[in-house]
Amino acid sequence: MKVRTRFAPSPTGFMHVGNLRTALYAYLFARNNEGTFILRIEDTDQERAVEGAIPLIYRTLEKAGITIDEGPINGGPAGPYVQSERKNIYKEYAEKLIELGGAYYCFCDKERLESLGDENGVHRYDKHCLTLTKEQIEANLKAGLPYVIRQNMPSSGTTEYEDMVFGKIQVDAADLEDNVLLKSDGMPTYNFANVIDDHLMGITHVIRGSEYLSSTPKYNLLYDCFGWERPTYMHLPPIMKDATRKLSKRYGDANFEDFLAKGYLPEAIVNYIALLGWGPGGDEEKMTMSRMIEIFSVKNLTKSASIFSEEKMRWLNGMYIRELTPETFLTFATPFFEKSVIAGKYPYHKFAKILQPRIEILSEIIDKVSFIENFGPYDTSLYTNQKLKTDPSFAKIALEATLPVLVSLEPFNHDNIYLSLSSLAEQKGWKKGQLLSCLRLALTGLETTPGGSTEIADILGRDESLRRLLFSYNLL
RNA sequence: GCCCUCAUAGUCUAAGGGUUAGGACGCUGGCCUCUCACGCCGGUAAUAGGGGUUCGAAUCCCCUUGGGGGUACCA
Repeated sequence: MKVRTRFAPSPTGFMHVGNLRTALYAYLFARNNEGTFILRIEDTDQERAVEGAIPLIYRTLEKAGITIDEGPINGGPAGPYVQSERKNIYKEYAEKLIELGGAYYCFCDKERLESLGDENGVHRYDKHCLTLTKEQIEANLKAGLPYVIRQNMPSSGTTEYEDMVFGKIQVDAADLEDNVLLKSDGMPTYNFANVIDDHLMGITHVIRGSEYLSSTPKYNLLYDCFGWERPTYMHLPPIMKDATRKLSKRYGDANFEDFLAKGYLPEAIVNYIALLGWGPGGDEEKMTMSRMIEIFSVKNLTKSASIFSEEKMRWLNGMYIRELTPETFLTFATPFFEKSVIAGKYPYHKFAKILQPRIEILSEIIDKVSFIENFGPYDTSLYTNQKLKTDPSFAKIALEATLPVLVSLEPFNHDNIYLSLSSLAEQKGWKKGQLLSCLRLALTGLETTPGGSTEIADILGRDESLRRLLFSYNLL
């Protein structure tokens, strides 16, 4: 049978990386098995639905490199793919389930339900309306009383299933409650809609968060009652913010779009989250999407929760940045140059060259570049360096020798600057580092800078370099 | 409370009863080097605790502890 998996988010707010990972694994599993990946929107709770969420989900998955075979925007044979548009389907199946004895009408009001709470504040429905006669039900319906449809759980016995990651899950039927399947507004609950839709959409493998692990037996009872084949389940452990807190929408930083804005590359984010809960076996860590599809395997899924570490994702992102071609890096970096002090002032490609090996996320560019404009009076004792054996008086001599070289250098470009100053140092019997570190200080007032001092001279250009050199010379 | 479930370094993970418990991030020492990075080479650090089973346990069983989830007309 052809594999069909689905990602079924509710359209509330943003996609955090936990949701994305669920989607990713469902996608990888489908592709690994040459199957179909479906997007279904679970918007049965109208109060939580957020405008514009569906396009956002599409956009996010597209950027993540996950392609949707069937879904609300691109359609497909099992549509509609938005649950609110399937309302009549659920009602039809709910009524059918009543005929089959798997569900019943319930007319209990809020007060009665609340009176059912026990000493722990735990409510448990007492099957009160199960005893209603056909006539009473007819009369209530005719009178227009609000009602829900509840699942009729067996009162004894056990039910079990085999989860692909957690193994055998067994629960006593007595622990199962008669959950609401169809709400009084006519919308189904998740408990019902997911079963109906997964069956109708031909989902073979249900891949979702482990919060459903213990309620899955209820869903299986529904499949059984309808006489449908149960799907295979793959429950995923949660991604945590720390040891005790799950990643939540409130943790805004774990939001995919926010990471993109901070200068993470989508490939790196996806690569990193794939690694949370899945160890590909060997030492492989940096993987393309097609590589992940190739080697994805359920047996390598982890059962324990994992803590999201931006630190490691940052490192991975740095790896991706360093592997970019200089042209691509420049393209990605330009929006950040535009927002920095160098906007429109210095050649971006020269900064790109020195920054590519020095940043892990693109947004670092803004700070990393600011030194170039912060030149001003500084403490000349910085010229004293024991290791290099330099001091202010050496610096004065070095700058004096450097000035005429730069004045007459033609053309004024990096390689020329480097070569001429290297040979100047050699002539004078200085170490290259002695001269060039004095140059760094003279040009920037800083002991450390991204890039070499000759690269900085090149970026500043002849006029500005000479101006700063003279300024520094006069300080000495 | 009851039910389900998880447990290897600070973090992500590997080890289908027998390894000096492996790799990665982080931290750290060194090399390279005009600084800072990159890169390369090294170091640090773990089987939650207690009982079993076994010649032998991170691995199998039980208990304890700790964490997560469920117990909604949320998903």
